[in-house]
Amino acid sequence: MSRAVTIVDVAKLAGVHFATVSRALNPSTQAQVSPETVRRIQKAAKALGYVPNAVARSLRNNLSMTVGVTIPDLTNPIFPPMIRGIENFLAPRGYTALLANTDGRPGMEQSAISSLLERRVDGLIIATGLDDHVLLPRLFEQGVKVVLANRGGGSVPYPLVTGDDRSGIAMAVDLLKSLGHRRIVHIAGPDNFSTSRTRRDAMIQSCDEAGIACQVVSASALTAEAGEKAMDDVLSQRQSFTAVQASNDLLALGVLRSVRRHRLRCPEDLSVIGFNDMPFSEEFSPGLTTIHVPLEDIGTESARLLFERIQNGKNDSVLVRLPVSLVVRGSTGPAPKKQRV
Amino acid sequence: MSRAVTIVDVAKLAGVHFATVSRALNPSTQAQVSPETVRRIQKAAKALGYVPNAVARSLRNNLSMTVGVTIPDLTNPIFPPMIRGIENFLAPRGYTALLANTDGRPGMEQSAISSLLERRVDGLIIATGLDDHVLLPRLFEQGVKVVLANRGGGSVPYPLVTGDDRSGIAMAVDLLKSLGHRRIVHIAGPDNFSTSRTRRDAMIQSCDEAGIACQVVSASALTAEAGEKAMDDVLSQRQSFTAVQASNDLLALGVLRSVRRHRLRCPEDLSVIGFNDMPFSEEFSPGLTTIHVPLEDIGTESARLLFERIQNGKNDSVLVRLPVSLVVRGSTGPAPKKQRV
DNA sequence: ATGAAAGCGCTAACAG
DNA sequence: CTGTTAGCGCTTTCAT
Repeated sequence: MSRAVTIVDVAKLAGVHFATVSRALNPSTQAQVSPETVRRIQKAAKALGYVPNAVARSLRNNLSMTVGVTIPDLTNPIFPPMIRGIENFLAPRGYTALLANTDGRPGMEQSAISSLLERRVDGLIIATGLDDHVLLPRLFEQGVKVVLANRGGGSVPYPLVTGDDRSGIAMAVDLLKSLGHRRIVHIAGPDNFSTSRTRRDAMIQSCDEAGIACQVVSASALTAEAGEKAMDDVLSQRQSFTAVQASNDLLALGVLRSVRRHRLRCPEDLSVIGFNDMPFSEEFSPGLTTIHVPLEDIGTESARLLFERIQNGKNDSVLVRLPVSLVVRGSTGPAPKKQRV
Repeated sequence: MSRAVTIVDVAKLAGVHFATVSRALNPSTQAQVSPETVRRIQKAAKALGYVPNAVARSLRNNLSMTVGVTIPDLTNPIFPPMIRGIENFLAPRGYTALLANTDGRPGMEQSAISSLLERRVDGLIIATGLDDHVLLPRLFEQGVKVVLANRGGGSVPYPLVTGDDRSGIAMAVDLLKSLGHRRIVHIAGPDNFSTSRTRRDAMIQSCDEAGIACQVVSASALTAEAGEKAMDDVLSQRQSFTAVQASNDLLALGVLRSVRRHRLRCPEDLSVIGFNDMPFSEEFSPGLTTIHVPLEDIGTESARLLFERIQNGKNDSVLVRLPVSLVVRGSTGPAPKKQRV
C-alpha cells in the first residue's frame, strides 16, 4: 500500500496546522474550530481519502476501543448467539471484539489472554467456563477489567453473568416428576467446568427433594460423541430408569443417538431432556425438550457490565443471574408403564 | 489500571538502555545482545510483569498483526467452521482476527470495513457473499489486501475461495435422476447473493442436460423461515413434482418443516436435498441429504492466501475452488409411483 | 480560533 | 555489544 494519508497531508491541503485537523475531525473537539475551517478540512480529508489511524489514537489515548472475548470453541452452537449479543451491544459504541478460542485448554486460555493483553484490549469477557486459573487473581490485582460469562463464580470478585442453572434443573425435575418419572439418570459434563458441577449438584438436590432417584454419570467432554458414549455405558449396565437429563444439549443429542441405535423409542420408552436450548435443538428427532437459556442476553449483559466498568473505572462485583425457562418438545412424555430400559 | 510497565522501566531495573531491552525481548534481534544481558533483562521484565505493547509496536512497524473478517451473521451455522479455519491458520502465526457482522446489509458492510481499515488491519477476508459494492475496486486500487471467501467472482481481481457449486448441483441432480425423479423444484436464495445465482443457474443447466423439468422458486432470505414460506407457496400451487433442491440447508430445513406441516412424508412422498452440509443438518428429521462443502477448509485457504499476500506484498488473483461431495441421508428416496404432491 | 510542542511505547538506523 | 536518536500518527496542553 502506498504510504497512507495522514492528518498532516490533510492539513497541508487545507492550509492549516495539523492540530487543527485533529480538532476538526474529532466530534468532541470540533466546536473549537470555526465552522468554515471545519468544512474546508472535511473537504480536504475526503479529497485525499483520509482514514484515521486508530492505532496511533490508541497509543496516544491509552484506549484501544477493543475488548477481548475468550470462549472454548466457536463451533459449539451456544457461543455464536452470545457473541452476537456482545457485538450488538459494543459495535454501536465504537468497540470491536477480539475473539479467541481456547479449546477448553488452560494453556491456550493463558496464551490467548496474554495475546489480548498485549494488544491492550480495554477489557475482557471470559466465557471459557473453566475453573479459576492462577491468572484471574493477578488480572484483578492489576486492575484489568473482566466480566465472567456463563460460568460459576470463583474466588475472584469479578462480575458474573449466567443463566439460572439451579432453577432450570428444578424445572426439568418438576416436569419429569409430573410425567410420572421416578428414576432419572443425569449425564454430567466434565468436572472442571463450573456449569457441570452446578447442574449436577442441583440435580441431586432437586431429585432428593422430589423423592426421585437420580443416578449421575459423567461424560468425558461436552460433546455429542461423549454424550453418546456415556449413554451407551449406561444402557449396557441395565440399570432401571425412565428418563435422562443431560448437562447440555450436545450431550443430550448424543443420548438421543444412542437411544436410537439401541432401538429404544423416545419418548415412549425413555424421556430425554437437555439444557441450554441451543440453536437447532428443536430440529433433533425427536425435538429436544430442554431448558432455554437466554444466550444472546448473557452476551449483551456481559458486554454492558464490561462497558460500564471501562467507562467509570470501577471494578466492582455483581452477579447477574438471568431467568431460564422450560421448553417442552417431543423428547419427553409419560413414564412408561412397563419399563423398557 | 496503574500505569503499565514499559520497556523503560525494565531498562532501569536491568541497568541498560531501553533500546537494549527492545533487542533482548525481540526474537529476531535477540542475537545482537550478549546472553548474559538477555538473561538479566528477561529477569527484570518478569519481575516487573512487563507486557509488550502491541499498539505501540503496530504504530512503529506499520503492521497490526490483525486481519478483518466480515460475514453476514455469526449465527448462521456455516460461518463458525469457516472462522475456526481462519483462526487455526492465523493464530499460530501471531495474527488475530477482528470479526464484523454485516447482516447482509451493504450499509453495514461498508461501515464495518471502514472501521476495520481504521484499525489498520493488515488484510481483509470478505465472506459476505454480496455483490461487489463500490468499495471493492477502491480497496484494490489502494492496495488493500483482500481475499473473497464463499462468494462468486466479481469484477475485481481479488483472490477467491469457494466450494465447487456447479459440480455440487450436478451431483444432486444425478442422485435425484437415479432415484427416478423427473420433476424438481429448486428453492433459490435471494438474487443478490452470488451463490444463489450460481446454484440456480447450475440447477437449470444440469436439469436441462439430464432431461429433467426444473421449476425455480425464489425465497426472500437465506433462512429456514423463508424456505418454509417458499415451500408453502409451492405446495399451494398444486404443481406436480417429486423432489426439492434448496439453495442451502437452512432453506431446506424450512422445506422440511413445511412438508411436515402439510402432512406429507419425506422421502416417501417427496425428496429434499440441501446444500452446504451445515452443522446439525444430520440431525434434522429426516436427516438431510445435502452437498458437503468444506467450510473449515474454505476458511483455512482464505487465511493462507491472505497471509501470503501480506507477506510478499503481492496482490495477485487466484481462484481456489474446493471440491464438494454428496452426502446421502434420510431425506431422499425413490420417486413415488403415485405422485402425492 | 489556531499554532507550537510534547509525548504515548516502541523499533531501527547510526554511532561508537 | 550497547547507547543515542528519530519518528510512526495522533491528542492535548499551553501559548498566542
